[in-house]
Amino acid sequence: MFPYPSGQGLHVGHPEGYTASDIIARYKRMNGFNVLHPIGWDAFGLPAEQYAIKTGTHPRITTEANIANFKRQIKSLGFSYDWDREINTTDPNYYKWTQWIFLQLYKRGLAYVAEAPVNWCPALGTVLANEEVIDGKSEVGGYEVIRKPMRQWMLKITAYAERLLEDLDGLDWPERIKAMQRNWIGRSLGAEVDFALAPETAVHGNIRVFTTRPDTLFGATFLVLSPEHALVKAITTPECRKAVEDYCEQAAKKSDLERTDLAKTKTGVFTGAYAINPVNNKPTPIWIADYVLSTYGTGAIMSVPGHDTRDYDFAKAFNLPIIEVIQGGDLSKEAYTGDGLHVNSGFLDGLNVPDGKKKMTEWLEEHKVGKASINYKLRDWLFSRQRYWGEPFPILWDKNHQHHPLPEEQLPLTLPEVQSYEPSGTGESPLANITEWLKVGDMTRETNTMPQWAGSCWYYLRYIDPNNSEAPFSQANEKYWMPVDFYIGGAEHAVLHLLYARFWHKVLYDIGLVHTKEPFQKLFNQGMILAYSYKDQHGAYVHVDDVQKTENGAVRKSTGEPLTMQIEKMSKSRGNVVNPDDVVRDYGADSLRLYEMFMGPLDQVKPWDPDGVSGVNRFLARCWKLLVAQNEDKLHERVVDEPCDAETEMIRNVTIRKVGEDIENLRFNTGISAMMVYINALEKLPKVPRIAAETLVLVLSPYAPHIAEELWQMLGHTDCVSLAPWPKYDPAKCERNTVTIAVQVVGKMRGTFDIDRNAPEEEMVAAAKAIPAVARQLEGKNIVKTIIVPGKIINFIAK
RNA sequence: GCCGGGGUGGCGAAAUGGUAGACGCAGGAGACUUAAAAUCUUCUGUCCCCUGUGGACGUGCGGGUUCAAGUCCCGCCUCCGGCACCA
Repeated sequence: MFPYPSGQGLHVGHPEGYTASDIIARYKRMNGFNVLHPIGWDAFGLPAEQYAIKTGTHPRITTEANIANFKRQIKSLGFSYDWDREINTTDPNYYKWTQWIFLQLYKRGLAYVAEAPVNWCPALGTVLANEEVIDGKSEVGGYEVIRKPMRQWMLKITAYAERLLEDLDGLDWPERIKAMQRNWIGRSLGAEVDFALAPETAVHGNIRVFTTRPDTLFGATFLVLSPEHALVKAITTPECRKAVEDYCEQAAKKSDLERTDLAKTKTGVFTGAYAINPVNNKPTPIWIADYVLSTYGTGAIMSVPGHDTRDYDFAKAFNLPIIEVIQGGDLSKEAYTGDGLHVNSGFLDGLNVPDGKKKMTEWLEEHKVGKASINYKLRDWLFSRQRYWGEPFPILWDKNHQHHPLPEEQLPLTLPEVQSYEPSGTGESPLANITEWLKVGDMTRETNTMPQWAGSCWYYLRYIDPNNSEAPFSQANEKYWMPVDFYIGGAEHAVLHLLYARFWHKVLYDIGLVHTKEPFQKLFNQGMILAYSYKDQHGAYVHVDDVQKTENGAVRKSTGEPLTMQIEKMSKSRGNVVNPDDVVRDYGADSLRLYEMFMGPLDQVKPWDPDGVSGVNRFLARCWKLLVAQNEDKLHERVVDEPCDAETEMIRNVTIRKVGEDIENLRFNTGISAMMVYINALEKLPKVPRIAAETLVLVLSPYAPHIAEELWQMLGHTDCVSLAPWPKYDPAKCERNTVTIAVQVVGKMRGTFDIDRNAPEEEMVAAAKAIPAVARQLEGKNIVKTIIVPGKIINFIAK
């Protein structure tokens, strides 16, 4: 576990994953495993910094207070964390190694400086992180955000694109997370094609395009360059210069949002220049349009309006020719992107799309005008932030603007104290104003800091050796503990954190510091917990504390006004936040834990039901009342040292098996219901055999450790139930001697009967026919066939 | 549009192709109580009748496979999440 310690404290969504992992940890310990179940703090980040800007409080102070509050809450829930391994990304002893890992990337050429467009907010005078930009506006204040190129540190994650994609296959992760990562990496197989500039062009050379449809080359009726393409200026003819310059200027001003999400109508201008289609030597006009992205492929495309919807829209808008090269569609209406036979395509005519792609790629390579090529949507990782509350880069700049790594023995490079947390105003971080920190001889320190993802990229490795001052972690510990066997977290980290961490892990693998290609073998996402919210007639939210449920639905407590109810995300503004502190106060930590698990399947989104907590609380109370004498602090006299009767022994064995299997398979909700079934049976007994009682306490203990420890002591034990071994079951005892057989006539249920599980078939058939309802259905009919499934069902096929 | 995951009582849900609705919530009836809360017992998918050891229907919709389908196959509808001018 590695939460961000926010000022809001825990909400009931946090303990869902925490409880699940704690149950597994406790269960595995009881089964003799050495379990590493750690917790630490991902404590750099924006909220503390924003608070610092507003109030002048050092982010360290805020962070420490928030961590203290989180710890208090987490400890109140009884999670069996190894607190000796607690780590904190803002601790110099930790970020020393974050900086050290950065230097390893730097040394391998995986960190570089580039002029990259960033989110510049003129109103705030600062650069914003992507997550601070909502729908093209700053999260704070709602000011306009534009794209502005600035000097940035980049990490070359694209060098690992193929491996990041390939190695997903071997992971036990939810399919949707793998799908999201595959989608994000976005591998496309296609070809690069060179179009030579026409002889009359001002410059000579090629325009290289990337296409996934080389087979449609005969249908390419124009080329489109992105406004940022390097050749735009050089090839534009004098007549077109003004229009092109205007267009490029406009495009530069637009935010990404305006260029993509909002602008579905195509815009563009003609450059006046032509290129030669290598396959048929036809002069092809070159256009500029901002629907072509400079950051993907070669920043230039061949446009095949007949068989690409975007090109079709563009051709229609500017009245450019559309040629059919694949049969099957109606080009007067729309582009045809499906499969079909090639036409108007010379040597490809008659081939289908896959064969056409192959043949054209071969032709391009043979004639040296193109080659097969793979492209990825994945971009390099913009790794710097112009902020205070992050890891400083261990980098020095010399007078010639060359960067140099800080020697490793000088790590950690700690954050200096600053007077103000405000951005410097130039787009640089507040560190730029701390002259005594900034100047090192005639060198200058890098003033950017690392993004929050940096510290969380490798925390799981620090857990295995949290106090090591010689290395990020020891090799022996890495061999012993890695990889992470089970990682539970929210789906919001599906791509960013989980992709970045996989990237760093692979770099560490290449360096030889870790022995597995992947950090997290098994991943599971808990579903979000939602809650009922209430609105009045005007649509205004009414806080749940002011809501009363009546026969006619929810009403406002104070006025009786009827309210509408809906299930939504918990938030302060909706007045539907459930605070775990309140649940612990009213019902205790065990009830909270149990209810979190009982609500439904762990991976499902589900609403919090306040009445549901009282349900599991009742269950725990019944466990207590079964074993403990009323108003006395001792074992109830109905608990006796006697063996179980056959029925009790059967259900006891079934319960051990079911609860254990359900923990292994993360089906905590059905495991709890198995315990409920078990106690329902025990409550009916006049005497409770001690072994039956102990079994109950043992299987309950991973879920509800507090009450289980108390009951364990009542049962006379002096050691902890948490240290007791998980009970064993006998598969032979999990079956009854008599079984209930269902009887169907022509597939319809007509009754049941009980019989010895080993009874001969004739006896079963006779018993089945003896059921009055069955006999009635069979009356006057011939039994054509009798299907007997031993121990389960008999089906008479009668006419 | 593309990708991924769902749709079962009033609600949360359960069901290796073999008794649909376990377990819990809410609700009804009863016990205890001066009373209420708490607790305990019991009923509770819908509909029909001759009130039973009864019948019909029922897992988003329409087909199919099978002795038997919530579960498998084909075609739809719909909701949620992600991505989205990536050529």
